[in-house]
Amino acid sequence: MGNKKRTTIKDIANVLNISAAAVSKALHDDSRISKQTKEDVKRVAKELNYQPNHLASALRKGKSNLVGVIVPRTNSNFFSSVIESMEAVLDKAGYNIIITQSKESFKKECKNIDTLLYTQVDGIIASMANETTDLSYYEKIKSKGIPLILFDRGENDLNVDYVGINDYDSSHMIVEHLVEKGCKRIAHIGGYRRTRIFNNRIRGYIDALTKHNLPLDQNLLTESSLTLEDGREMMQKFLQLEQLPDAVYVASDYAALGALQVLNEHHINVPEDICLIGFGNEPFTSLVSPTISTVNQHSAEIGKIAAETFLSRINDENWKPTLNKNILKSELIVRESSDKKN
Amino acid sequence: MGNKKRTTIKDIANVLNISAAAVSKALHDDSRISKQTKEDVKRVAKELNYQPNHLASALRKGKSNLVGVIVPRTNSNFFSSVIESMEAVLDKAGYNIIITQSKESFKKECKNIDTLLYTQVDGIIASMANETTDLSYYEKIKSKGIPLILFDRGENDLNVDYVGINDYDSSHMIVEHLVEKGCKRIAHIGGYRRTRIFNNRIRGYIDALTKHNLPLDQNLLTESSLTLEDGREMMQKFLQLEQLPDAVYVASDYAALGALQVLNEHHINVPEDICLIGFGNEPFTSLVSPTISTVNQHSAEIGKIAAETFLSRINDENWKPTLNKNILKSELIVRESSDKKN
DNA sequence: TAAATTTGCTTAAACGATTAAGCAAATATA
DNA sequence: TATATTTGCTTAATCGTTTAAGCAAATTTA
Repeated sequence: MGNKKRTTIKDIANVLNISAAAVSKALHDDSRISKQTKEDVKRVAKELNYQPNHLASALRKGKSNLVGVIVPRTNSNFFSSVIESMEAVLDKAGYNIIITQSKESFKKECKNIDTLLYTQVDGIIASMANETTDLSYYEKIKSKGIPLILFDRGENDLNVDYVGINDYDSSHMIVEHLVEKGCKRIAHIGGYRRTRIFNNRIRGYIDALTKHNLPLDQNLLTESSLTLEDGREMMQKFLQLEQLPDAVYVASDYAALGALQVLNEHHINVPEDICLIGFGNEPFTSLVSPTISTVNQHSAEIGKIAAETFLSRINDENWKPTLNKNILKSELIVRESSDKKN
Repeated sequence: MGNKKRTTIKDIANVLNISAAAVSKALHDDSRISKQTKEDVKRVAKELNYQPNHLASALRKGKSNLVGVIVPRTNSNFFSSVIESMEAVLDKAGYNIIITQSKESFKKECKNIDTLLYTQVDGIIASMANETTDLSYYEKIKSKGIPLILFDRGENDLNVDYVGINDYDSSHMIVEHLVEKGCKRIAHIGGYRRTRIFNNRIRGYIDALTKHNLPLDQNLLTESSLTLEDGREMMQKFLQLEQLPDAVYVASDYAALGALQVLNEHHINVPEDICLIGFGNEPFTSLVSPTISTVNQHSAEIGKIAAETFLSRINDENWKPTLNKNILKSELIVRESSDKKN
């Protein structure tokens, strides 16, 4: 009991008096191995509790069948749901995934990339940290020649596959909805413009205002990391303005929740006095009071497409990295926080 | 550009006209290599952008410097926080971690174990799925001779290291608090008894009732998977009883949230009519209205100790698996949902 | 019946790093 | 000055698997 040594193909070969090569081929159902030998090998393998050594085969084949995943954090429903659907697709294709989180830190993201490359993953699927502006580590992935797929938080300059939603259109959809509800002073708590998706949301917000003949008030447009705390802070700023906004569109549900807390604390009626809309459809948006209107991103679909893109790249002999965007439609979910009766 | 072939120690050796062995030793600062050679090797390594091949060294050394982690899910604050602090400890010791999630499914958990063993991890730190009763896959880890550390959801029968909180005492603490608030009919929405922590919470609940001379009403004690939906269902059951409870202690924050939704929908005042207490200190407990009282588990501490236990096991030459419990104190966090003024 | 093909294996060389063993030159010790 | 030790490398084996090349026996084809 507790056999210190692992069983190898050599052990199986010795039992059956054949070569290790024959065992390897038998286990892979090579056509040049007899039915009898295959049966024998598989039986003995089971008897000896043989487990293939992944390191050895990966080294020899130059392929680890591992896919690295980098997300800002896993304790967000969006990311964990994306990962779950990626896993389902990749599992069927014989790939296993390694999850790492950057915690929105550039330094940690770099470390994660190093770890994944060091582990010899066959490809990386990533969503960039808020902090990241220096793309050299991502270039490092590209230069290794393995597929890199970005989702949600991507970057045009990298010229790789990207899966996400149309953030510009989503902002239009939101502003349109608020205008319909009779809002005229719509504020936006946005992310940093250096991150593409947040820049697009801001552009969409501004263009939609113009389209509806609403003036752009710079006091009503802020940039931050969009944490819950940021949401609180920005909302407090708005409440100190002479002219209050009648709607606040927040580019993240977390920050929207912070904003809602502040509104509740000031006994400002939502949506009657101020309408509120978040982004991301995190579960808590339907749990708080009032429930928060938000934008659903079809996370499962994003994960599925990202994984499928990886598979098509890895299976394409003469694939070269190139900018290829896969933009999905988002969906406005109207809940109490913006469902004002006019 | 896009050098297809990776740089190996052989390439470095060729440039400097020395042997590959010398390069390997130089990179590891072997004392038998001259200062000059070490400098040359490191310079050329940098010039050629050399990245060590982990598969090769892991194969040769029989050590991958990878630790596998299995959690029921990552999108829970408890688990993601445990993982974060484990990562910090292991990183310092030169280990990288591979995160996998079982999604509470026994089948997925088994697959995860296989994946991790196949990847040749040096050890596994795990929290068991709700469904798991068959321990054969965990025995498989043990039989490989690599350290297995369980946390939160563990199992006595496995005879391995375990890190968690004192669930029995936590239940006592909760019941005591509710009794102080004047509650006399305390219900418990519990997990399945087959899972040790939930069994302990139930035992603690029952014993605490006895201690305070309160009768045990079987109608007020339920077992489930403790999802949000389960919480709703169990609460609805309680509301159909002739005699309503005046307090509900839920063994998970998620189920507590479900219970709270039902109470809110029925316009039952919390805490005035019914007090509510959850378990786990998930962030949303402080975000909903009313805020939910709960038990904090010191997740960072649990992760730290689990990681340190792994390190001490891996560094102990003649270590043998043995039952070794590390039980931390939990902390009651009183919020609005149980803060009744009597 | 002879030549060509197929079947079922074996041999040996990889994959890239590590490491035990060994050897000559340089240095230290007696 | 002769011997012992240290320094700085090299050689070659190894980790476990895969795979190109090859070879004899069995089978098919002409």
